[in-house]
Amino acid sequence: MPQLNGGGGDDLGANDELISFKDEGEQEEKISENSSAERDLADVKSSLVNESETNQNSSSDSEAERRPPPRSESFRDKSRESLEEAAKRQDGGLFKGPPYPGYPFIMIPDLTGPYLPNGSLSPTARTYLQMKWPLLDVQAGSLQSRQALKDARSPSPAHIVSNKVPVVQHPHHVHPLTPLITYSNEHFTPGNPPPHLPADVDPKTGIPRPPHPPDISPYYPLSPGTVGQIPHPLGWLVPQQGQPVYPITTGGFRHPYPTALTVNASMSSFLSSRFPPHMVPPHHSLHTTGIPHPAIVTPTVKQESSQNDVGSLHSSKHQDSKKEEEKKKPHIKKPLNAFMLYMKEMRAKVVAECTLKESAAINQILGRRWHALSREEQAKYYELARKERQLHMQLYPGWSARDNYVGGYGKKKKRKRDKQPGETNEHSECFLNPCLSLPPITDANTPKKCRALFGLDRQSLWCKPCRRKKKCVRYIQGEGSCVSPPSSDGSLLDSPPSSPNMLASPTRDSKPQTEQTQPLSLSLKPDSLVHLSMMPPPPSSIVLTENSTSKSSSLPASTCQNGGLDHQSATLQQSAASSSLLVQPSTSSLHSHNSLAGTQPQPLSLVTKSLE
DNA sequence: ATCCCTTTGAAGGAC
DNA sequence: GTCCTTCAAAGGGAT
Repeated sequence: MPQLNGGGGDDLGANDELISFKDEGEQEEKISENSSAERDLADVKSSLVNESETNQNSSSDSEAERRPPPRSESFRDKSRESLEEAAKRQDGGLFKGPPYPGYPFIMIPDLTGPYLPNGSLSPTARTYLQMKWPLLDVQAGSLQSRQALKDARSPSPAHIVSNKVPVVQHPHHVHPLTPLITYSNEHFTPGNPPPHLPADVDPKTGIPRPPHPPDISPYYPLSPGTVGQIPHPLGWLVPQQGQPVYPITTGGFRHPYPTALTVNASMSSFLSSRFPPHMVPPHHSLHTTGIPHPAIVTPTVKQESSQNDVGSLHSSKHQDSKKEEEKKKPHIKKPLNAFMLYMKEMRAKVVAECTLKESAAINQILGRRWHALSREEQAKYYELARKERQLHMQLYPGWSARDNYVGGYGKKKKRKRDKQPGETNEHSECFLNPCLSLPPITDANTPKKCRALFGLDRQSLWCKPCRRKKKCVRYIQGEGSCVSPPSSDGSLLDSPPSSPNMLASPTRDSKPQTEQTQPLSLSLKPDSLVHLSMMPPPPSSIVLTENSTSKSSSLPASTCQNGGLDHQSATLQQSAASSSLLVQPSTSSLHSHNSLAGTQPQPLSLVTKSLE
């Protein structure tokens, strides 16, 4: 939540974003250009500051630095390599292009509706509608337009506006955990059922889903009456903005959490059983849609009730039943964070645009996209996430994230925990992601400065200070500095400033990346670090081709419009991740791909070509 | 059937 | 305050 904290923490998220954007290769020149944008974002985030969170200030710097390193310690090289490579390839396809083809995160409220007269969805408007976030919601007083829009989108959305319990929204009791932004994905993703269909169909089950208006989230069901009881966290959507708490009238207003604001009986029982009465949110107007709370996983809910009855009949097993109840406590899931919300929305889109289906690969793409998002765009997700948390907190006052820890519910077993302290790939990890709050690139025992990392014969890869025989920024990255990958001219771009402010440069806000800049994306994520270590001074751009990697050859690189740049990153990252070359960056191993070939069957080859 | 992977962010606990 | 760990979603892949 630091991103949304007020005061000093107001720019926490920005700080985090700073790193992100820095990672994306923002150049310092852009900083000044985007200073205004920063202020805008600051304003936005200031507006996001919630009274309830004012006491939760924390340092954004620490937040950014505390970010745990990627858990990629376990080297299931095979699958991982293919995954990364595939992701990068796909990502390349997604990322490439004039600024970002298929990547229009334009958050313009398309109040007129993105649908073409024939009912089809405008390709460009599609993305807009995906962002039917509350922030972009129809302005107050335009209820009619909303209605019209909604009518155009949903075959039967009237029930929502009519303040009736949206039972029809889940005729098949589809779990409300349907994406928070289900509407966007389900309705606007290429390949979705035609709009004329009465309801979209679950791709898995084939069960028709009730239409979900794009600006409606199925999260946190509360009855309309409950809405009035609980200050809607998204009250800012309500026309009556400006109030500390925006009471949501039960009539006429179609807030973004329509179905969400319906607490069914089962949920009520859950809450009653889970929390003390005083903790259970008011649900006097629970409806009986049977729609469980989206944040509650209720695999055993029905069984619970039935078994509870049985247990009551068998007092001898009362304690056992109690234990069972304990075990069957409703699993209230954590509220989704901003990135999760973003993923939910964009996943289907990415999947549709790529042939990749593996979530891990998709998530990698989404992660990069997330970093590429403008600050305003990210702010929207932060905002929504904050609202989610707020609502979640109101719904489950006694809930704690700890409840979901292993043992709390038992649904998940303890994840494979990271390697033991001694067997970590810290070298690799640190090297691949020096901006993380990890120890210096190397162990304190074996500090690897540029000189040691790349050797004298690759001074072009050295950071500027090193070349100037100054203090190695890479070596001191553990102190907050990060090294910049080589710039297009073969020199290292100016090292990112240590000051977060210097990093607070929106990427594409004012200066969308071009094909020329994108290849040089200064992502400080592993791939780019690999660039740094492996790439010779690139001319203007580098296209990495893969010679004969079985995995890569099997992957449909053609599915990506960009088989080059991100592919390059992908293969490089793959190489880095799969091999221990970078783990122990001996100069010889980092010198050439020939050495790579020694450990790996010629995974890569660099081909430089001019974009012109 | 279960876990892993992969991403970022939030939260909690340990120190 | 910092660091570490877990969980949230997702679904193919591995075990």
